[in-house]
Amino acid sequence: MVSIKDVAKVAGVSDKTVSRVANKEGNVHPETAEKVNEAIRKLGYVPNMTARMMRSSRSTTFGILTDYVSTTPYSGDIVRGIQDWANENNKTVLMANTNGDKEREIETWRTFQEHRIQGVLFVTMYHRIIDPVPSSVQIPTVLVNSHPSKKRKYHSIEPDDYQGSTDLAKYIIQLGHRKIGYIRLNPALLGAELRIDAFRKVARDSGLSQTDLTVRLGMEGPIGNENNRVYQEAIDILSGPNRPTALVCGNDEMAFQAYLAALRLGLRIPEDLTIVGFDDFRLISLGLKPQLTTVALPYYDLGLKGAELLNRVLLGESPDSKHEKLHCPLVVRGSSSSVSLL
Amino acid sequence: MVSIKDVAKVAGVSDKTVSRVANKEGNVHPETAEKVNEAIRKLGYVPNMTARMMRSSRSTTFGILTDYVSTTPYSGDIVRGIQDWANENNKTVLMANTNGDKEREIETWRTFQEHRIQGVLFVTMYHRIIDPVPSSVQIPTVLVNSHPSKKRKYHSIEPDDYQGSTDLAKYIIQLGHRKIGYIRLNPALLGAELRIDAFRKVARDSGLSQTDLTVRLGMEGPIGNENNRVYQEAIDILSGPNRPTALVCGNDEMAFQAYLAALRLGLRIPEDLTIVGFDDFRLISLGLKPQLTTVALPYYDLGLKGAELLNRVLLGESPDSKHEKLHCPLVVRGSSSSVSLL
DNA sequence: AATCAAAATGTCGACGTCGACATTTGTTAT
DNA sequence: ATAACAAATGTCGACGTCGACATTTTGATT
Repeated sequence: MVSIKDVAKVAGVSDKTVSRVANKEGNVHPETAEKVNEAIRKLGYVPNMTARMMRSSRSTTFGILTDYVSTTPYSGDIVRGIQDWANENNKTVLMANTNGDKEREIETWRTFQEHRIQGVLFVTMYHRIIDPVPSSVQIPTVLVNSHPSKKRKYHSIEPDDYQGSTDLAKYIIQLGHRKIGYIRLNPALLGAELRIDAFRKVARDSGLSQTDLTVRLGMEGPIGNENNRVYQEAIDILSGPNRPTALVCGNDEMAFQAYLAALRLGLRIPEDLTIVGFDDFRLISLGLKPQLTTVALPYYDLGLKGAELLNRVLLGESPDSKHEKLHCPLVVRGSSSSVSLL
Repeated sequence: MVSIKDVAKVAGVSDKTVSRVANKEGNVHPETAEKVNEAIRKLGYVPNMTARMMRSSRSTTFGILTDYVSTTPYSGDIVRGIQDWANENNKTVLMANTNGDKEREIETWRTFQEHRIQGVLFVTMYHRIIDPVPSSVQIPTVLVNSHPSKKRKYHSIEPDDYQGSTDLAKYIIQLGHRKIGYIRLNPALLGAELRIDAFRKVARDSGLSQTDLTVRLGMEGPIGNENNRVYQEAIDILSGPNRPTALVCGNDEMAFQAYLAALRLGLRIPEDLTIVGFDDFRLISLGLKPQLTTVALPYYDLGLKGAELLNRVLLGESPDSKHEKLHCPLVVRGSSSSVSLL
């Protein structure tokens, strides 16, 4: 492999001068620089990051640690966001995945240490509360899509489910709906509580009574192997005596089920029934006819801003908040409409 | 940062002895080893990969280069597969994403060179034919989920769409279906041709006539912004005079549309109509009621075997074939059944 | 032409590790 | 006790880069 010294020899200068050119340090005569560049081109020299890192004992690599499991298709966008930021800012990204295994998490931290990673982005695929493996070494870390359990040790960035659900609730009520069905998310998910709480609060504040809002549990049990009764619950709610005009679902997968139930019952969407979801899983939300009104999770931005946050932390610019929240935009599509005037 | 020398000092041995212990080289007296290990533990020493790589001028890092775009949710599983293999085999993974941008692809190759990557896994999110950026340097490379255009320069591994579609066709025909509708994939996708060709061949071989198989184009145009007329075509096929008993769709997204069309027309699945897809996008295939019969793309295995293939290449074990194909298993679920006997 | 500062270039060594090789210690056979 | 060999341990330097510092060249000023 061609090194700075080979280039120096060919260009007839010292290795340090080559280094200067390679790093655009300045203080090099234009003519010399040209000679050097030519030699670089001729030899196909590419600087050796490894050596650079050693010399300066600081790396420009971020580690990404995910607990990715195959059930969360779009959360991969978080990683994309990180990569795009990294690319823009001349950082490199080392990646590892734990499949949720603690053992592996520990190994990974070690690997990161071995590589003298600058900082770590700890990415969870579900919005949740976590406890990163404890006493492990101090590499600056930002939690993405989750927040730490108690000790405020870690910085974090997460979606603002509460805000998203609030906006959704306001939108639904503003459309005139007064009889609303709500199918809850698996309580194992952090979003579950945030979303229902926000919704209930808006309903209450808008003067809806207890009985106007019918809440059912759609899923429960361990994630990835949950007990799914959304379809049944939807059928039940929709064929009951006091059919709601809007059905709000904990997420898009559930809205999908509700949709099928509604179709089965011969209900027209949105004329007879407004259905909305959450997450904006486009495979579903854009696939349904009419397309689904939902709230988007800002996966990509979680990654992008997460990386940025980590960088600020590394630079010592203590960020405004240790725990940032990202806006979840309401996405209005065809599955919702104001209450018919019949 | 604590180095091998610090450990040596504390343990009262030479640095080389520490190195021997750290690398489990043997030829160290058990007692000495114990002393050293204790010092390592006490100081929290972690070997410096960077220095190691420099010394031995060989890395243990694989580069992953993806053209990920957010429209392909499950293809992230490829990356998972790679990571799992890497983890098992003490490799590290450096990741970059091009968003399909050639400019960025070039930059990334350079980054990989700078890091003296061992080999590269070039991962495409759609099954397609590609032309990795040409004259770029020779890092051993394996194409995953694609194959090279002409020059057989690269090794590759891809799903066997043809086999998958063949199995699917045989299954459908064996169920007794003789009037079949087929909604084609966007011709921009490599899978489109393989799938329809395989299906047609089986149909012909089984004695179906030209008119028994109605083929329509479901999508066309640039990927990510295609013109989608699946729903319309499905409605059209299904309300025509000679309604098929089975509707085969280019992929699950399209099957989803067809499903909705069938429901709209009041058809029962699978009693009145068998619908099948391709890809096994579980968000859809498991979400539908009844669940969708489809053919699974072995994304995870593409990654796993791809990494393994790259490793073999690096070890100089010339693999059996430069272009491997992975089996696509038929996944039978509730949306298909034998033709009713009416 | 002599003086001096600024610009250009060079020398050297250290970052942490481990291969090549050298030396010391321990063990066994005579 | 001594030779002969194996096991254990140590010394040294190089991998490629760049910071600290030293030296040389250039150009402007008197």
